[in-house]
Amino acid sequence: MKSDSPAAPRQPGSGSAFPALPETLTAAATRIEFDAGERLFRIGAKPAAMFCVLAGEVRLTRTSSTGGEVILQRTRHGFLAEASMEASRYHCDAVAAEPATVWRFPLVTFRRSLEEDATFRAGWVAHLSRELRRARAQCERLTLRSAAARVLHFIESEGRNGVVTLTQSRKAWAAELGLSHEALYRTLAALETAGTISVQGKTICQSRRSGRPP
Amino acid sequence: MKSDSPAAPRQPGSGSAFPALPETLTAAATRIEFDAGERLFRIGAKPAAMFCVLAGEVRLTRTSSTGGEVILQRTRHGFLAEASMEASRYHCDAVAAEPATVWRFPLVTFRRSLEEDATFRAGWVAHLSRELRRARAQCERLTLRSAAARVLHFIESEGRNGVVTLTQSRKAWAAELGLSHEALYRTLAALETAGTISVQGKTICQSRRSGRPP
DNA sequence: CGTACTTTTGAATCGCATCAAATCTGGTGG
DNA sequence: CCACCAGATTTGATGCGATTCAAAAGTACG
Repeated sequence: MKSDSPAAPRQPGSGSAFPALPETLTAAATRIEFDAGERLFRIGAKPAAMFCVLAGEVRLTRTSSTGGEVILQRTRHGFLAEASMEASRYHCDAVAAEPATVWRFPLVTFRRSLEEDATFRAGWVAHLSRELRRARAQCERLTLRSAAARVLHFIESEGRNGVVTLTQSRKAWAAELGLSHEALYRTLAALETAGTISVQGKTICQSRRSGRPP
Repeated sequence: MKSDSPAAPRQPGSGSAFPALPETLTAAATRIEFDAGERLFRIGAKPAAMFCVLAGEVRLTRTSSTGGEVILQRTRHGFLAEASMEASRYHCDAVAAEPATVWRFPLVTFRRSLEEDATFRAGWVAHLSRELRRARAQCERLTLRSAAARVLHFIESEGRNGVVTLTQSRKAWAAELGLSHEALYRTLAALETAGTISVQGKTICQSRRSGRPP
């Protein structure tokens, strides 16, 4: 673990998935590099900071008494364990699944910013609402049986007007859709052949014809 | 649609999945009964209220230009479209999938309560955080391939110390796990035979032996 | 120019969905 | 209290679609 002190804390991708952060908060933030396997926090510990992943992957896990390990959240970009702000103890472990770059915000400062800065507060509520909307849509998508249905659901719920531009590799997209990457490639090929969608690089849009997949 | 005016607005299941609501808000609330198929709001309309489902099922859907309909959220108990508070227009339709009882809170009052009542504000943030945590755990669960793995994940993430008490029928639970009810029944039976879990009515707990399912 | 990763296609297998049907359950009304 | 009904629970048989294992071709990057 290697941490750079405050220095030049540019806002992490403003305008995108992150709420705008007030000066007070960014000034108190620390950028930390975690090696794969390193722990951000441990279950039972008292939350002292809020974390935001910039690169790599951090996982929240819980290990049962019988030894089974369960993944509660995988984060590659954005805040994690937002609920820890309300909790007196962590209810899970956080581990870097691969080398990760993370913003660390002292929880005291974070809480004070929320109380004192109405704009930030609104931004945080908006952030939570947006993430919740996305997660719920994702859940609905994952309950769809067929690969084709999931792809179309993704396009219609995450895209604009039937057009999506992927921000990730297809392999990663397959994982997000809960499919093997082979299944996704085959499904995309089949949908294109059927004329349901058209694929151009990372841009995918659904065509005029064809109502819904069986 | 049949709406009772303010009258005796008990708090919807306080202590459970709902945040505590201030007097000002409950006083302005309306209880509404929707028939199956009735619409709570329409895409493009300006949000004027926040809704909370008490009974029945309300769905948020979006219909694409090519006619495909996509479910973004199904709600049987709790708030829906929390992000509509931030939006100037609805981005989806809300329809009662079956006869539903709903609380309606004027958005103006809701916003003012959030601004003026610090306790309610904290409660709302906590509510959003909790729901987000649950939704994300649900997503992770649904990406698990095998039925057994999903059941165990549910027990370990939603249960207390390896024990869960279901609040719904198994058929409904199966739907939540993204399984057919037959698959769930068979999986439960298999897990019990294997000695991995023990089932007693609506209470399920995992036993000592057996590490993880293959 | 080599290495690591993604993309793509093939073939075999298996788990879950699906269709069917019987039993059990709680709740209703006579 | 019992007959009765709607829904949940359970078990069986079958087929499909996605996973899995394999391997080749394409691509990015140092």
